[in-house]
Amino acid sequence: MPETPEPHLRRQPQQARGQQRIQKILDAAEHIFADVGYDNATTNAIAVRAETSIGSLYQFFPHKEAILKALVLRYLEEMRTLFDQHLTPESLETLSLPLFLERLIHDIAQLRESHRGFRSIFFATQISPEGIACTTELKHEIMQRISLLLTIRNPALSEQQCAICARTCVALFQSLMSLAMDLQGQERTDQLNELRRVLLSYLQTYLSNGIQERVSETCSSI
Amino acid sequence: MPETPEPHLRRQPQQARGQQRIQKILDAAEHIFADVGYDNATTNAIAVRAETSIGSLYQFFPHKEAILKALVLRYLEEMRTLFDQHLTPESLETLSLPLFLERLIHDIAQLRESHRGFRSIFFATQISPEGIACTTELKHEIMQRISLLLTIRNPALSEQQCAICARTCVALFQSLMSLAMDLQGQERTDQLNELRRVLLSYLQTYLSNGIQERVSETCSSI
Amino acid sequence: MPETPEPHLRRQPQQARGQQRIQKILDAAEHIFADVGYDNATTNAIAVRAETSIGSLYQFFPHKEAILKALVLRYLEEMRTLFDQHLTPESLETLSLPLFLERLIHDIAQLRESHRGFRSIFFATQISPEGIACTTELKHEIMQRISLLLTIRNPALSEQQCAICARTCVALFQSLMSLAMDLQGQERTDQLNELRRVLLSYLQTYLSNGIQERVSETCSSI
Amino acid sequence: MPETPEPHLRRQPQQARGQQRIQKILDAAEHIFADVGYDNATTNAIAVRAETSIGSLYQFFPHKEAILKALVLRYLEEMRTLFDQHLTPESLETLSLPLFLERLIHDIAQLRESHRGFRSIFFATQISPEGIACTTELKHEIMQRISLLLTIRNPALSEQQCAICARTCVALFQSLMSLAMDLQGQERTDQLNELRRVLLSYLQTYLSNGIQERVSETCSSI
DNA sequence: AATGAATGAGAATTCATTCAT
DNA sequence: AATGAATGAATTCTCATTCAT
Repeated sequence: MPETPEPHLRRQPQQARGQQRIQKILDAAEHIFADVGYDNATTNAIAVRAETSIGSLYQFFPHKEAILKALVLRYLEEMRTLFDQHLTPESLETLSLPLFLERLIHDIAQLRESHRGFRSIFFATQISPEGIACTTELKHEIMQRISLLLTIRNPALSEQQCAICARTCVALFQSLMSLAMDLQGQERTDQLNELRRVLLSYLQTYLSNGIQERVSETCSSI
Repeated sequence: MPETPEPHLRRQPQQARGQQRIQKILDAAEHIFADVGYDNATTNAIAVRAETSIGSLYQFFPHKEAILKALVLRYLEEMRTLFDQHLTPESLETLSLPLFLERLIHDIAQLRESHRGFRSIFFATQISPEGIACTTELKHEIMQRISLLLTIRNPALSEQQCAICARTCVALFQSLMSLAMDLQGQERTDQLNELRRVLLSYLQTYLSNGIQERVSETCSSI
Repeated sequence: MPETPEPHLRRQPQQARGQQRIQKILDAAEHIFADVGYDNATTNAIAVRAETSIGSLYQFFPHKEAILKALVLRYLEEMRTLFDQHLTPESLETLSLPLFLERLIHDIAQLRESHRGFRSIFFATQISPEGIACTTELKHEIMQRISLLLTIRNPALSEQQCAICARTCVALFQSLMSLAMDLQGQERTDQLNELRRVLLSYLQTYLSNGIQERVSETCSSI
Repeated sequence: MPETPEPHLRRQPQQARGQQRIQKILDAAEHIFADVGYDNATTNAIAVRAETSIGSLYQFFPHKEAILKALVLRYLEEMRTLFDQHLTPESLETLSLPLFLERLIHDIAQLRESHRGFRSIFFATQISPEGIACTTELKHEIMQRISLLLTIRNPALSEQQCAICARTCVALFQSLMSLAMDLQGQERTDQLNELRRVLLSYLQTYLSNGIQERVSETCSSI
């Protein structure tokens, strides 16, 4: 990824020191955005928390929104890496649906745990269209991969059916994952399990052809 | 509702004119909040859109946040009315699960349509705890009603199971309803149908005891 | 004084009811001015405390400042009455200086007590010149009366000497009276006594001609 | 004084430039407060007069009141310096009472002349309690010093007598000094002389033991 | 490159005063 | 006459961004 010069950065930092500083700024921003929301976060506060001066901050980011964009991008990159691992035709062949979901959910939960508080950032009220573009771009990527998996599992499905199902899966994933990550301990585990239950029962309405894994059983066996 | 004096209003309007003005302000605020987000909305802009002076606005609402609270309250009130109609033991006896969901989804979709853009309001970053309290209060109410319905349908379910299931249903409803309402025409209809499909397949994992309505069939018949 | 139509009143109230209302407004204003200061007092608050509507308030007083003026005038009127009783050549003939001062101080202390909190009103920052005029007018009246008394007691004094002495007496009176009235009980009594001591010792430097009342003795005898 | 970080400043200026700016702001505020009163002074007007932007003003002072406090503090500091010079036991031994008063009055008159218009600042209606605390603190300091001087001169005085006398002296000083400083030229000189006369005659009622400097003579000799 | 002081447009809120009822 | 809703100019204070050092 460092090959493509990031257009939202004012200056591509030549030195490692600059790169570190950018990361520090993004870390600071992530925390502050999470605490008070994008709109209420001040660039000065971000600079202070990043132990830099605003001057330096503005040397890297042309304006506040650019920080948000960079932050989202950094997050999406991690997400993308994760999906690159899981949403592959290979995983379909080697894994049963329940096992596949279990691993996917587990890994995403971990990512979200390490970016706790990121959730609120997506609520940033008025990110410019381009700002949001990358998010939807990733979403579309993911949805296409899911569509593909669906077609492989059940070739009878129309393209449109696949699209709707994929879109629905992503939405389910987002909301129920958020719900779970707001909980702690056993409650969270239970809720993550519920996410799997929802997805399984839902997907089986599309995939079931004769032999059907019994949803309730599988889930209770975790 | 006008019987209970609303404590977050600076002045309870004596005359009908005042009530109308309040509604106009709330309508204006709803639009503007939806357009630019709570934080970026200016009280002046709201006043202008409501065709009043800021002075008048502040005669009714002590501060910006009070407008938001009143808006949420107004919305919740409508929601509550709706749930009062649908989430009753009676509806269980007279309706099959698919039919029950169909009607519920239909009515909520209508409510959301008339409050388009309300969604973004819930993302307002810094609503004071009490502001949000009423939202969660309603949510809990709804969850308890769902729990009750579940127990009636399947007395074997533990209280905890009911609670998790109810919570999950609410989350599903929220996210998939939002997803659908962001779409238009046939796409929206399809997506609403998908919401029903998700809920049906999910709920059946809890309710199915012997005779089970076939999910896929029912849904495709709409 | 009711002969001259008061020019700062918008309307000379015909009926007793109007007069009462004006007094009620002035009473309310006196309290509120004393509490929060002239600038921070709101006309609405005054109207509320006076149990009227702002509309009515503005029927009598063209603007906020007029209330202050009327208030000052009312106070000055009472002061004038008091000085009319005390600062007369007759009192000189019938009273010794210590006794004269004792009575004067006593009566003024009483007046101030009944208008506690009035003091802060004189600190109203920016009363228009005319607003203040009546105050200084009264002051001049008083000073002239004192000058007269001085001349009578000691004809050797030049007019200029009398003027300075009178001016000084008024200032002394004001500041030490305020000092005393901020105290309570015995402390106040002591401080009022000290006011007499100051005035006596000071005046004697002008009046002493041979036989001199011993200041310290007289004072300690109170 | 720059050693102690002033807690009421938002930011302690690092550079000399900042210090200058603060002084300029305080000078501007002193003028404007004197002109229109604290309440009617606008922070914008102060910034304009100080030839800064409001932004800068608020970089140093967290709010309007802080400007007032800083101003009072600056003034009190100068006062304190002055009293440190005069109100010492040494000055008692080397100076006669009239001479002592003459010098004290002269220096204080000079200080007030350079802070003309400061007087009105003390009338600011709503300074927070702490804001006023430093004023009374200084007053108490001064009163204690005067008490000490009184005890030295006349050991027969009770502690309470000294306290009352000191309090009275301070009040006399304040009011008569103000009176004088509102005058010009010869009138001011005369009035300042009158202040000395008042204090001398008053103090002698406490100090006179046998040989007494004749008040009237001394004063007329100035 | 880094710093942080300076800028000023813009936002929330108040309150004297008017005027329709 | 009385009421109190309506008005909007004016005020305090914030914060993104620039720029001199």
